[in-house]
Amino acid sequence: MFEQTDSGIIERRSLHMEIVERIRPLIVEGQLKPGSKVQEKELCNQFNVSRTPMREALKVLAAERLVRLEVNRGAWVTLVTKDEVNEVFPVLTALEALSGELACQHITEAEVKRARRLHDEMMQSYKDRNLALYFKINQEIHHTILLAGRNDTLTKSAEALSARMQRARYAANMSENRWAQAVKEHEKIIEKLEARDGRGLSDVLAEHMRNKQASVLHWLQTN
Amino acid sequence: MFEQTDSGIIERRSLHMEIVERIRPLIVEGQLKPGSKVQEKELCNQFNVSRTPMREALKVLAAERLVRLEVNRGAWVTLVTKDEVNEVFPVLTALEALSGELACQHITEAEVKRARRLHDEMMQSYKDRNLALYFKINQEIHHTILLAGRNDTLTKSAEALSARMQRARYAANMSENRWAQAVKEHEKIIEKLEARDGRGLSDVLAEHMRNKQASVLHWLQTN
DNA sequence: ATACTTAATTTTGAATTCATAATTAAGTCA
DNA sequence: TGACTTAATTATGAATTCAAAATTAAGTAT
Repeated sequence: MFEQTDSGIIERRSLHMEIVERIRPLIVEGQLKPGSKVQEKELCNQFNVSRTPMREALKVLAAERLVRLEVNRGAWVTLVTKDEVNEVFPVLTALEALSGELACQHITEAEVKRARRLHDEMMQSYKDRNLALYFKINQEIHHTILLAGRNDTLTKSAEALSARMQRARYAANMSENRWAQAVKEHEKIIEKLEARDGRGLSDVLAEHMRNKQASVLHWLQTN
Repeated sequence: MFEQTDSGIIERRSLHMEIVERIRPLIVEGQLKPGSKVQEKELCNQFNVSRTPMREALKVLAAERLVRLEVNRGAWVTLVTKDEVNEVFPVLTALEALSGELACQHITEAEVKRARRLHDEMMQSYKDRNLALYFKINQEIHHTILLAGRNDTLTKSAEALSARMQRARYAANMSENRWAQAVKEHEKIIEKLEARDGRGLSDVLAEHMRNKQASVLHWLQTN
């Protein structure tokens, strides 16, 4: 029940936040399907908590737009719609671009090396055609760049929006062409990062996100 | 208890969201002071609700970072610190810049006219040295530009961050120089908007936000 | 069968209750 | 007086309860 935060302060965690952090991945990773009803009682039994903290958690998840609450009708996992993709991606693109700028200002040599190592691992998973692993490492790279920006508000904002988009499990259907393109973009990303070229990284990340948006949209329309 | 949303759908509102929307302005407008304890019971009496929806509301406000929850110790109105200003403003700047781009793509003639009218009213309040009114209209202008961007995610994200910064009631102490500078910036903002110059508006808004950041920081250090 | 009522069941929203932690007040001793 | 204990009070977290709404099931008529 205790945890060390970045700042070294020991903080006890409340039950509702524990629940938020256990349900969130269920939604993001698709165990709770977009559009499906969130069975309050069932989740209470599953997590062995009463309805009070569960309902508090659902309210927080609703604020994050991962679930939608309807009065007297309960909670539903939100859908990823075309309109939502076209709304969220431009914002996420702006935030990723900013993270590129900031990362180049603050990143340490050790962090660059870590990013390079992740990048190389990702390239291996590409050669192995291991899409699931590719996507996992991909996210770690983006997370590393966000962290290097030394701006917690930015990291949290970007990852909240990213979580909303991840529910579109389009990865499983990414075309061979798009995958090859994304890999090329990532080659440029790591290159600009190693050169500490803030503006360059920002531009490449923005382009990368715009292509990702198009890819997700295409996937949505064929599913 | 019923309300029309943009989409025309009638939705009943839950008690906890009613409370969120009544407490939020109390925090943003400073009736609940930064750093002060949120007296749960007192607010329950004031709003005549039980602790359950009140506590749900506080959890949502904590997700928005307007209050901070400490386990077994309750809720506090968050402080506006130097570090927080330096974190939030760069993100808000990126979002405002994006809203400038998008606004110029989507704004209608009627909306431009409304923005111009607000601008002229704001200039009058400047001449009248009516700082409170100036700030109120100022916000309406920024809100108008955000709305014109036709991106609800962007509007909500930007206004959530803006709310966090507004708690620094620095307006009351804005220097005469900064005020004059801000007015000049706003002349350019309306000019670029009327010209539908997306890139230009984006740049001016970003510059405006950077100056605002400096101004808020200066105020923080002298208070 | 299908649409329409009405009753039973389940789910939800919110108040209340209860155990525990934190805070305050009162007492004790140097 | 002032630091330290201990007891009383208050506030908090979470489970439970209860009323109302929604859903499902059952029955009725066409």
